[in-house]
Amino acid sequence: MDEGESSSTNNPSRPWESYNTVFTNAKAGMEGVDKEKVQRVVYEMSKGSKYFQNEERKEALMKQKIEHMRDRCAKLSSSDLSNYQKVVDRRILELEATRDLSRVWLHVDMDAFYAAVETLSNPSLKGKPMAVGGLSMISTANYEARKFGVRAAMPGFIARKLCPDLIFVPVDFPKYTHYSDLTRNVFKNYDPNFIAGSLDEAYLDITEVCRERGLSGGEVSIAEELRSSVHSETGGLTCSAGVAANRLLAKVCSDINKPNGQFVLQNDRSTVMTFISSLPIRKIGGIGKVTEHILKDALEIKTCGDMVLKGSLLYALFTQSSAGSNFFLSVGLGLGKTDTPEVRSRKSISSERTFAATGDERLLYSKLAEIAEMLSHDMKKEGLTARTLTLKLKTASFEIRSRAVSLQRYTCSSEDILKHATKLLKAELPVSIRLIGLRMSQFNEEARHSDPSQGTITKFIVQKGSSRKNLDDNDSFDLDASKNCLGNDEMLSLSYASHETSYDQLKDVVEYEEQSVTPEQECKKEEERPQVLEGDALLRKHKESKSETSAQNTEAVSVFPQMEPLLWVNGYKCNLCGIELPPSFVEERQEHSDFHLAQRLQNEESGPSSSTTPPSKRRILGKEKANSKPKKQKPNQKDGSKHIPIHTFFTKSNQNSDERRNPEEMKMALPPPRLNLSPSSSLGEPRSLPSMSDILTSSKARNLDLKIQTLGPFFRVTGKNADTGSEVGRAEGVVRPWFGRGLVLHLDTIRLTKETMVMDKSLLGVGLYVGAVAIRHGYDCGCRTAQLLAIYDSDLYHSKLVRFYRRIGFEEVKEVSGSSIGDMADMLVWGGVGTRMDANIHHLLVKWSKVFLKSVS
DNA sequence: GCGGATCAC
DNA sequence: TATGGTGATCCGC
Repeated sequence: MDEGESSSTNNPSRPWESYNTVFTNAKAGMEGVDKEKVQRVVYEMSKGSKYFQNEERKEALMKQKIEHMRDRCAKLSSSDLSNYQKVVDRRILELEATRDLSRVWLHVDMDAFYAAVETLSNPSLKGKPMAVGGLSMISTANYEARKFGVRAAMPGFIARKLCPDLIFVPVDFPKYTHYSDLTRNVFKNYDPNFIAGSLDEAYLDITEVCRERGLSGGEVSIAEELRSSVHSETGGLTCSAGVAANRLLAKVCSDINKPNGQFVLQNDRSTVMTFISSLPIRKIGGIGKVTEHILKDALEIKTCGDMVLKGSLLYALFTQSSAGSNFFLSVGLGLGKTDTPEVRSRKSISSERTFAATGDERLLYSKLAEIAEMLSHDMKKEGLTARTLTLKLKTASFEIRSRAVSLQRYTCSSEDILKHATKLLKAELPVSIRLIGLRMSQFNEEARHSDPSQGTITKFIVQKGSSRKNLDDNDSFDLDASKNCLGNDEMLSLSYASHETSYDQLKDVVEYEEQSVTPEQECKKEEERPQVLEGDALLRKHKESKSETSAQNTEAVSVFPQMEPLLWVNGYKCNLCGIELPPSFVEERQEHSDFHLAQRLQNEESGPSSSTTPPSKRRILGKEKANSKPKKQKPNQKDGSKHIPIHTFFTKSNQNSDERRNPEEMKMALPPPRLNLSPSSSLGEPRSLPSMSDILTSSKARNLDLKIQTLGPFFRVTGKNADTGSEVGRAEGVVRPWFGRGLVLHLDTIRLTKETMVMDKSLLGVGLYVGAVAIRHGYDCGCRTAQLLAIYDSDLYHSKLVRFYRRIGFEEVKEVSGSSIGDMADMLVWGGVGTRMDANIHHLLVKWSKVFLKSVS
């Protein structure tokens, strides 16, 4: 068939050749296209863009996958393979026994459907290159446009470059649905139970029709008749058809003589086997770009026949489940589904939108609200209620993230959806985002009505219920989060109580709030775990639950909290004024929080929420709440804790509470507060040094979740993979005076997990980030020098370690070998031998500034 | 149950 | 200047 795309021949003078897009694989209408030109244009228009960079990232991941597969492949012994071959042989027999050549399936696929419909309703478009879609994305292109290389899923601005005369027509789904219905009316005549794949394609079991028409060869005329009927019923739309013994083959066949053509594959085993064995794997539905590459580049499987020939490899390397070796093997044998179409009900419903990337939280919340509204609307229309909510985000760098919660109750209300979605989103901020999506799954099957067009009693009830609820919303029943943080939230508390992961994520984000709790935060916290309500909070709840029934709720609903709570962004930066205060500056933070509170109170003397408690009281309340969870022993002020290993300090969740601190150590280690502490991110200090926020923000972009915890002079930096949550690196140390040099940052060896060590590149990355947080912390504490000991275990590892630290800016000071008296002191301090390395903290930050500042801008 | 990936249209 | 929306499934935790 078609030649394989030049598989990653990296020719530096022709860089576009390695940018593999989906736009050049052979599709109908692409014959005679100057593929190299297309490739070059696409590359030129794309290179350097965020999208492009993401494609490169994905490409690298794929390569890695392929390498991994190759490695595993190379490790297989011949006896392994011959064992697997026995399994495969048996499996082939089993599969062969299921072969069913008694059915006749027809797959029909409309030609350039949207474009054809548009041409039908506007004949002046006939013969001209045209695409349905916009400058950002094309849904379908007609065949005139395809001659230029314009294709579905290609961004419009690239298409226009390829074909300057291209006419763009906006999508019009109602119109396509109308024409789709016309085609389906035809399909019904041949198979009343046909399976509609999408608006423009369907599978028909035409076995009975064939039988009625008698004899063989009937398929050809049936397909012709059907296509001609579609043509006349729709007023001129053409389609292509494939006929074969099963759906998988029929689908492949319909593509063979596209457009306006058909292909019939005889229903006998040898014809099928001949056909399938030379078929490129990519033609099979379910085998996409990635699978194709893995099979081709790692296992040299190019055709479906190869899947059988290399069956033992596939069985050794893939899981035996449906998507794995079993699937491949059955494909290789030309098997496919022949059964009667089971009516599959949907399993999820979703809504998502792309917009200009932004990090503006208000904007993001308002987008979120719109999407929640759309989703809720769709659910009500379909009569669905569900209990799992998934938030989908696409970052400005095109990374896709999803976060889910399962609720205790089924819902379809936009308020419920938004409330939980807001929490999920909040936990991700700050981040720059270009797409937000919401999906609901885990439907309430009992409430689901079987036929949407019918309208059953359950549907009626659900819709009634939901619409009545909408009315209620405007009166009193369902309070919006912005109006009343307490809301009606039993479900919420249960939900988060039973899903610790979600709760933990939330908790992490507000980790350092607990020292300085504003009324809004109390409110927020109550929302997270209302079960710990006590004292004032309980009173407030009582009061507000009463007012729920009053008519105070007449304003338009809004998702925004009326006042921004005081948050330490990244645990470090005040979200109100941008000043950075390390978590260890407990009193300063309290003061700072009080300052904002006072300011706020001044600004709104007449405000309704003046039920604020005095600062001292708030502080106590905050602590009680904080402590009530781990249920640990209370203050016990100075318990003479002389020698507690550093690790034990970090196992508690509230290291920052005053009670746990050793006041003496604090005094010793902490410098006097520098209140001009790096307003670097706002004004003041020249923008030469990366602030803590710069570092943390930059690390987020690299999918790294960094945290710093402090306990008096001790600190710990942890780096987690933001996706998996697994720890990839950490650094611990202490800020201490050092023989006449003032304060130094004493860094224990930075530790990286094995997982991280595997990839040398990211080793530097993760190590750098973890180190940078520690260094910046030292800077904030007034240290001028950072010092560490590259521990000596083995030659190889030690030299690697020294090289690593040198690369990030440390210099060797001396070898601590235990051979001198001076070494003894060091050995006592560090507990081992190795290479002492120092760095000037300011120099380090200057040196690193490019790394951390560029990704922010 | 959750999150990332892959796939199809 | 600029690369979609909806739904499904699978794998590995």
